[in-house]
Amino acid sequence: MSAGRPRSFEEQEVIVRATDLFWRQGYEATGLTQLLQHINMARQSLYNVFGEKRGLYLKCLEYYSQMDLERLDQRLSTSQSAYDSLCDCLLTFAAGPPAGEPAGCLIVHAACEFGRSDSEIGSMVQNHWNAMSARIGRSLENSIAGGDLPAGVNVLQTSRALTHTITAICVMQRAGVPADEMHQVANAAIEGIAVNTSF
Amino acid sequence: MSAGRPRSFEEQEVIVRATDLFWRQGYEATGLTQLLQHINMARQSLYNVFGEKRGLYLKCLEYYSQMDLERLDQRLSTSQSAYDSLCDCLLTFAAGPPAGEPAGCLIVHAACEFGRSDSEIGSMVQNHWNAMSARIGRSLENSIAGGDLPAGVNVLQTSRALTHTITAICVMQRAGVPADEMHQVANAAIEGIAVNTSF
DNA sequence: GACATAACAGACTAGACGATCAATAAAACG
DNA sequence: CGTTTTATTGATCGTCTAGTCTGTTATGTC
Repeated sequence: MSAGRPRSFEEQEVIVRATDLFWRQGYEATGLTQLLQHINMARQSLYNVFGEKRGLYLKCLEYYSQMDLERLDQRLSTSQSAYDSLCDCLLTFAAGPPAGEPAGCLIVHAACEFGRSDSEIGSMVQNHWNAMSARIGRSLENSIAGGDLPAGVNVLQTSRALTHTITAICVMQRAGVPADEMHQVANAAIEGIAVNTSF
Repeated sequence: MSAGRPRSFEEQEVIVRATDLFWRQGYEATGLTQLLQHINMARQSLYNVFGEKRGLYLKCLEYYSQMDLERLDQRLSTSQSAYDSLCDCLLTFAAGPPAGEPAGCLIVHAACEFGRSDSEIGSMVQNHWNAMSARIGRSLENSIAGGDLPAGVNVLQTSRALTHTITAICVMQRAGVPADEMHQVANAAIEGIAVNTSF
């Protein structure tokens, strides 16, 4: 059925590499020329596949969100105890990104760059945060079930608060705030979890 | 001693107006042409006074930081009780920016855009956050002195955590997250304050 | 081998970018 | 008035931008 010259790239690979660059520099600061040589792709091919620069960016946001949530899931299940995993997860965020990975968060950067002006990106950003909160909320519920947290914990409120904490940690890491300060914040968050009880 | 044609603008006024634009759009996304007509200034005049685009931006960061800290001071002294003021302050942040003011925070946006790549901006950003934490820490100490918080509260840790909370609120507001979610987070932060006690 | 299909490669467009230059205008001072 | 000093104006610089167009290359199918 199909024919034609075969592609010299793999779409997923391109998205991964482009994500890395957008992650480091943001959308506006990333020029097309630099982007093309970083993903090792011909100019026209990009337009064939993604339509425009923004099209690729949207794919990157999607990929990043998925990857970030997967990693959150991993970090929330490092220990047998849901509560221990949650605490470890916060401390791991505070410790900073793994070697070779950019500081900061692509989603946060997108939120700042586009704000309310791009509703599509805006809803992707909010969906990501909601998904984070949902996962953390599930972890809180498991912690209650495991007996590590009191049953009265306001799961919704606390999960949102922890999502905020993680978000802020990403912002501050981006600017180079030292890890020990992040560590303090993570500790404060952990100590604050049990108090948010609803009556 | 001096002579020459008088300026047709006031430097402070220019900084205020430029800050507004950088606040809304960020540094990269703000073109020189748009900037000039927004601050109603001749191209060459900008270069005479500020040297380059970045020079004006630095002045704007400085101005914004000062203005933002002044407002924080105000919000931390709305009530006779330091503790009540602090709680009100958090809830006010959660309620969103006053009408006509951009959502989000110029400092946060700068942190995302420049990250660790511009050390001058990086230290301005960190100085701002440190100043915020210091003010909140003072408020916590006053709350302890006023008997609204137990003496064991870890002031340093908690003040940093609250600075993070405010920062995250700014980020999420920028993307249009509804105010009631922010309200939840502010409540979680308030309820979490008293627990962060050091022994 | 001829044809259809799809992708690559590179030249190219029009416009925007930050920044500069030379000329003009408006004030103070002698 | 003439000189000095500073500010404004508008043209212009070279470069970069996102995006397009054209011609070539590489495949599968007939």
